[in-house]
Amino acid sequence: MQSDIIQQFGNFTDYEMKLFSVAVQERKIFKNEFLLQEGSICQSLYFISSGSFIQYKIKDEIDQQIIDLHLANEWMLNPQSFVRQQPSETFIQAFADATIYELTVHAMHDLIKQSPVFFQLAKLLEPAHSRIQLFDNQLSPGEKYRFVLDNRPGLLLAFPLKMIASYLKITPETLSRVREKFAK
Amino acid sequence: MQSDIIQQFGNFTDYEMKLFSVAVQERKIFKNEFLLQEGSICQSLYFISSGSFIQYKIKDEIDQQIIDLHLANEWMLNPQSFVRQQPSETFIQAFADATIYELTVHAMHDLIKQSPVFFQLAKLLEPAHSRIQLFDNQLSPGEKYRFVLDNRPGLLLAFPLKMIASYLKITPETLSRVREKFAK
DNA sequence: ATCGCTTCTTGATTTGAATCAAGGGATGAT
DNA sequence: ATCATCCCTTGATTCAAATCAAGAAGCGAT
Repeated sequence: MQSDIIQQFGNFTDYEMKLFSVAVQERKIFKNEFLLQEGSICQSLYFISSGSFIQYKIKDEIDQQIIDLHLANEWMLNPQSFVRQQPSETFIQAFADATIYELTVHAMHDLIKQSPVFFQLAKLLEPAHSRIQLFDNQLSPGEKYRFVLDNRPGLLLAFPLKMIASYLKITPETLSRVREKFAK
Repeated sequence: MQSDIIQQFGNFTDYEMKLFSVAVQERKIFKNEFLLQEGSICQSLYFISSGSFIQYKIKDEIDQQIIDLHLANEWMLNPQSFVRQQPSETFIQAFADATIYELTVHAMHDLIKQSPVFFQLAKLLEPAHSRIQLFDNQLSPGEKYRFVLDNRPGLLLAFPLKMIASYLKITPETLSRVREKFAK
């Protein structure tokens, strides 16, 4: 249920969970539909109940750079755009039909006003959140793949390898070779 | 004055600036003194009035990996540790004698309770803040140096090149050669 | 003044991933 | 059924930065 979504952030009273349930809104999203377009402002936090999403930038006319891959039971947003309320550099697009819960920035502020415990939601504002290691360390291709295996194995089932390669900022060829080594 | 420190975050009334002035605390810090140690929790936001700081991880017994370099008139914290209130992986250490203003997490929450405008301080919680491009793009050594020249030229005066190289995640030799090219 | 240490530069070599190239297998459209 | 396209793999080559190595210049401590 909706109230379970925030248990990860701390201990909430029944009343606080009720507040939360009222604040979020359920939405159905179809494959390829956009939740965020380059140039518009990320106004909401999204919890993915089912389905999957890709977040990417346009690199050149041909290629997209995958910034993040989003699976069911994860929160999703563009943290930079959301926090600064400034135009997004990324697109967020459904990669499969999805059901989401939306919490707008206004609803979030209201929650915080009603109970400071909701300040815990700020954890979501850290870009990439649990994926932070992928960025600040500079890992070898093998270490990047290890990271996915250990931390986000679901990606391998949900997305084509070339998207995962882009997400890891390596070429598909390199990912293929890394996987060959790991298979042994 | 202290009240100027937050003007960058939005428009504050005289009363709100007064609240802020009372919430922060001035401290003098000596060279090499630590404001944050690995394993302890980042409890405060720091505004550097004068002086400079390095933030780094221990890579191996010998070397440190510079995570961020902090100059006067900048805010400083370990965003991950601060937001999650979990043990830091980094040290923050004065590289020169410094004067800082400290805003504890508790004082910050109190401010937000008193006026939601202080929610703007959340901008500080984005790791690396304005430096974000250094991380999510993968830039060439030349582009990284260009970034420093354009965005943080003060670093070149305040820190030895080997620290800047570490910050940029390139070797000192590569930085030296890049600089040679730029000099022409 | 000397020694030791750090900083920075410059050159030679190595190395790991990108690029270039090709092909096989699966999938979808007509 | 055929063709086109996409996905993934595999091999050969290239290239940029790391590594290895050496030395000059500056600085602090004694």
